[in-house]
Amino acid sequence: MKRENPQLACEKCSVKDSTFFGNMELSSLTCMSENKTCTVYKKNQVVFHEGTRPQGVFCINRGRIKIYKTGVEGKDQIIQILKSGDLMGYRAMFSEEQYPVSAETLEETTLCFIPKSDFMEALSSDPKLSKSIIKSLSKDLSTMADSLTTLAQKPVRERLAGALTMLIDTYDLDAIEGDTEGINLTREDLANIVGTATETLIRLLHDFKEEKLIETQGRKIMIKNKEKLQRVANLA
Amino acid sequence: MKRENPQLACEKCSVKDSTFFGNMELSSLTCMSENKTCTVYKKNQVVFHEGTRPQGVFCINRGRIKIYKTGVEGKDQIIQILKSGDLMGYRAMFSEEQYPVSAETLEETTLCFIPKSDFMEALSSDPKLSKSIIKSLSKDLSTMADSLTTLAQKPVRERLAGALTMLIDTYDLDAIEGDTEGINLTREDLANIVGTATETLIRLLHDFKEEKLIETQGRKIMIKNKEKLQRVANLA
DNA sequence: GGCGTAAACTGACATTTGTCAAGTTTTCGA
DNA sequence: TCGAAAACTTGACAAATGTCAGTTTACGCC
Repeated sequence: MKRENPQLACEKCSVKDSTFFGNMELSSLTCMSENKTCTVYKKNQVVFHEGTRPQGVFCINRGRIKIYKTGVEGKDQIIQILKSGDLMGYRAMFSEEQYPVSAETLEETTLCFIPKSDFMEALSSDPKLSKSIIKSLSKDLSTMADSLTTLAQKPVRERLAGALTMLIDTYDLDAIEGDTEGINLTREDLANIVGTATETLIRLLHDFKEEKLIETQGRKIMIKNKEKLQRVANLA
Repeated sequence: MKRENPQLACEKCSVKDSTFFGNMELSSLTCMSENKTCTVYKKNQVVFHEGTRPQGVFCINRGRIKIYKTGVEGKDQIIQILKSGDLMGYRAMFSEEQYPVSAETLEETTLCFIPKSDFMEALSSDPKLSKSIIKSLSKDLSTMADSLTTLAQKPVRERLAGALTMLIDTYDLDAIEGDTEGINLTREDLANIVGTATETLIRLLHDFKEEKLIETQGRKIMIKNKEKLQRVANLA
């Protein structure tokens, strides 16, 4: 039974406060809501491909998405994992170029697609939205400078520890003892976040298990000692 | 004899067309020009330190600047090299956080400092400026996704070849036979761009010399075969 | 619940890159 | 122009990580 696409109103969105639109004027918000399209994507479905032209932006209502770039040998480098409340695809729209990355669902995901013209209209009518977006883009650049430095200078072990601590937030984990929720990512995806070979990644996960930093159930990774992970990661 | 700081008017700036301000209304431009400060920095002078608070933005009138982040072991990762016409420091200002990076002159450099309030005023009075900045930030994020993927996936040799082709533009080189202008960077800086050890970098430069891709005179690197360098770099 | 395929895992070995130490050359400031 | 310091260079060896091949486990579908 294929899941029906929902009709979600922005004003009533349960994750609205996590989005750029949280402080938007109600009239602008309902206006933008009227022309959007809500779609349920299955797990491992590509939302957009690197090299295609953006026609609008996507707001994530539910689920998680990997943003990745495919290198010359066909291997993927995961740049970011987005979750509910995040806006996706707006950068390529602003730079008036093709998507420099691809986007693929990591689990079943509901996306609201806002056509370019409606989004630009909202941007013009609400100067606070512009400001939020500039601020967010600037923070993203700061984060990426961090990522670049980490990749250039830290060994794989430290990078994996750092990635796991980051994923605590992405998966909304409490990291409290007994918490059975976990990070559900293939080892290949995790290796593509860290920037290493899958086998190397697996070996280090084994080490972390031996050291009681994590536990696994099937593919799921449970964080057992967040503080120590952060120390291993050499986070300031 | 210490060099005097010049008084440069934005309306008459020789690199104005390379800046964000090239299409700005003359009245806004002169207004902004009135409250700025022009300063000559010597080679190897730090303009701002990572962790400090921005009070405005810098526009590069002349010279080159390395933007770098210092890792946990004290080694620098050069994120970007900026040249005349580039604007510097605006991202931290927008994100309302401390500079996530440091900036240091690579040669004698003239900078125009525009106080935050004047810059924000200009931004408010010229919506095209906002748009240019959003566009530029978005392109920068695309470039950084590239850099991240390159660092994760390409071997050092390819990365060096890519860095050298990028520096052709930064140093305004023609790459025409007989051109005696060159890239004047320490081997340590070049290694910090590529993300490798200085010795590894030097060995590869030696290889490139043997292969007639480059020539050196003292520290200066002359590009001899740009097309082949691009092929070595596996650039699309 | 069973099956098949993909993903996860492991061991052995190869390759790439880094570290260390010492010597040579270039740069820069007085 | 000179001298000292910084930068460049080279060789030897170590460490980190990747590749390859085979085995085991997990997941998704019927």
